[in-house]
Amino acid sequence: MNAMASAPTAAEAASAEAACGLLIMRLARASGRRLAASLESLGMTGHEFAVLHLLHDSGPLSQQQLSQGLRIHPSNLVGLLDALEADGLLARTRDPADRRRHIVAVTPAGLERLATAQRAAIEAERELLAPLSAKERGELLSYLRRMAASSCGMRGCAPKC
Amino acid sequence: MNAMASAPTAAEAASAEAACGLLIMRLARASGRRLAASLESLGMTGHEFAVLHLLHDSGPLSQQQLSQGLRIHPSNLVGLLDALEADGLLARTRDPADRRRHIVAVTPAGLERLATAQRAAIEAERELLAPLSAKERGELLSYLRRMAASSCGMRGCAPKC
DNA sequence: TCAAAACTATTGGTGAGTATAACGATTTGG
DNA sequence: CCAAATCGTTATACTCACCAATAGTTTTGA
Repeated sequence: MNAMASAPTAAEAASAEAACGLLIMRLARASGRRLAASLESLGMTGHEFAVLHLLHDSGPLSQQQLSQGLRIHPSNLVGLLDALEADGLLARTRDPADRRRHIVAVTPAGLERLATAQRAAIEAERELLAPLSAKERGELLSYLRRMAASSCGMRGCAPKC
Repeated sequence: MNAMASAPTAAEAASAEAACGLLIMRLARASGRRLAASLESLGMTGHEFAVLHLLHDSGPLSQQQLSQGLRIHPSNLVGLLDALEADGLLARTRDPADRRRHIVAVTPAGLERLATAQRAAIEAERELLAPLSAKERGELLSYLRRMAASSCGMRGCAPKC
């Protein structure tokens, strides 16, 4: 089937190894669909959920910090925050220390919506993680966290990742 | 900080659990960037690589089979195959049994390019998997495969996934 | 002190990627 | 033989990520 001498072995190895990145990308799309479907009934997008999620974990942040924390381009963040602010889920206030900055903080109403959205997100994730045992889920989470910290973590990422 | 009685516990649980899907989606973007960068020098996109990869694994397929195997919309597959066919990397022939179908098969030139691209993909993936030991990589691959088979596998996916 | 440079958020425009709808060509079933 | 279903194709619209440019603010340096 193949006249080349070196191609077959490389191809076989690649079929086993190089599938990991493609698998992750496929799972991400499937996961994103499910999450979006779960959040749709709440009138919330995945990005909006991620914003509230990070703000709840890290406390009030500037838009720049949000931007690099979520890997969302600053220009896209503007409309995102506009929508959330219009719904009263978060508030933008000028930083008194540096009036160029906006301090973005979740409102009590935003916390309520976040809790509801997190229940929906867990439900969506339950199906994704269904084939794994509790122990395996823990290991998977550990692996993914280490990969994310190394590959696109908050520090030490030489290029723009 | 919080006047609600039920929200805090749900929020804490979600912070631990619901992070998995978001992590996968973030890693997918980082992985996609690296893969695209590695394939760019070959003049190949990630989708084109996935097409050759699947065709090499599964043998000749119809465009519909390719479409649901790769989760690429049929209308988007057309231009993708056009480009690959123009480069002589694959061939479309009418299925004699059903002349509506196109049978898509990789050419020898396509196999060569696939082997080259797979080496590039492995190189791109090396950084992604760097923080994991060999044993952990095997476990991760097993987990991802099972999740993909269950969540967006080739069979038994009730809705359109 | 004051002008120049740097930083923050915002706007508008462009391109890639994805989804929907409609259309010929072909097959299938009544 | 004709209506319905299927496969690939085309055209189109929509979302999202990125780049360049702008206004307001702060910092820097002569």
